[in-house]
Amino acid sequence: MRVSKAQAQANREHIVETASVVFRERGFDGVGVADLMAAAGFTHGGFYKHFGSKADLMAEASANSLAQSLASAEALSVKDFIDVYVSRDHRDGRATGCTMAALCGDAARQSDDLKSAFAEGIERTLQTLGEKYPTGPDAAPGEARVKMIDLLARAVGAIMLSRACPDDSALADEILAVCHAQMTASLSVQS
Amino acid sequence: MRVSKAQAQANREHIVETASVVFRERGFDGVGVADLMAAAGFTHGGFYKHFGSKADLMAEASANSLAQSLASAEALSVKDFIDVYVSRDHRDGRATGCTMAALCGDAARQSDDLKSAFAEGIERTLQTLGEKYPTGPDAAPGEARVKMIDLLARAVGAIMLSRACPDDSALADEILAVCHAQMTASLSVQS
DNA sequence: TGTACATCAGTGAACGCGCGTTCACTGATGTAC
DNA sequence: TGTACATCAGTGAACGCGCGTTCACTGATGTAC
Repeated sequence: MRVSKAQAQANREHIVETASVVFRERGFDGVGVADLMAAAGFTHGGFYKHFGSKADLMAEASANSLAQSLASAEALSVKDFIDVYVSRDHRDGRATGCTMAALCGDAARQSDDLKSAFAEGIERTLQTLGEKYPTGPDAAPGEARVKMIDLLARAVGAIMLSRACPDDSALADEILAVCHAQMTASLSVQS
Repeated sequence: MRVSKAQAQANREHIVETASVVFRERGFDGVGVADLMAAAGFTHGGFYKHFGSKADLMAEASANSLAQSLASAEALSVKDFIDVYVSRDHRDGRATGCTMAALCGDAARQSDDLKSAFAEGIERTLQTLGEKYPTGPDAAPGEARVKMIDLLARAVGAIMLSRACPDDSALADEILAVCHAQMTASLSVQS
């Protein structure tokens, strides 16, 4: 049952897309190659026609979803980014949310290949949002980047701590509400 | 080869202790029951004389290491906490570092039992360090807690993002340095 | 205090199962003439 | 354009392996008399 080159390429992209969602939902170790292929609508045997190993797909799926999140962040102001990111919807929507928040704990234990994908995702996020960071007129050069690094760490930390609490826990919501307020407030304080 | 009650209890504690280190190093899914028991100096068969399941040990080991980190934080000022926490030593010493930073990504996908251990660890950390947070003389009640929640999210986020970057990456060090400076600076700004 | 027996922490073989990966096979697609 | 053949994406059985868990067994500890 050979398939056209265009179809094969589309299928490959569909597998990467599916993997980027399922990995975020269940973690790299929480999904098998067979699960992944079934979720994409295929049988597991064809996997190695597209990828050298599961680890290769992990890196590619991460790069894919990091790039995707970045694309959606491009349309946002820093304030809007905070609203979207530090929210209950984002916390509860791991599968379609930020890859950093969903997988950076796992990434820390993976190959440098995978970590490079994360570093690039982080760097691009810093650049994209850093350009829009509202610094004062007499801000030092690099001020926006510094503020943006701090902001990203706060955002990722807030989501991850909130997700580590039991569902419907008051603490989980408190963390989000407090961090959202503090981050928003820090935006209007120019240094 | 029965062993005295006191010895059995000591052995159990040793297994929990070992597990809390190895889980932080390799993640919950990265270590098997047999590995764990071998690391503690036993064979795997005896595991179920002490624990109902691997998941039970995961929760107990997490609670144990969270309590331990808390104990060492009790001696620190908030400024010292930032120095110790947001550091390269901490980033590179996952096995003996903060359990939140090492495992909160994994915890998000586990049972509410495990998450409860994390929520309690977070709550106690907030209380212990919150009491020492240097707010101004006319600070609103609850101000210290709010600041401490934000500070903890920043600290955890900074370590986790830094760990997700390749070893010896400039970005990994930049994230730590920037967040350390920003957090320290925010300590001296009273609201 | 000494003896006889029950308990149970720890051992190591074994269990079924799911994992990542390989492979012979199929048949539509792509290519050479 | 039509025919013959090579290619290769996708299938599904099979591989060895390590996982969490169970179990019969051992022998020192704990207990009853």
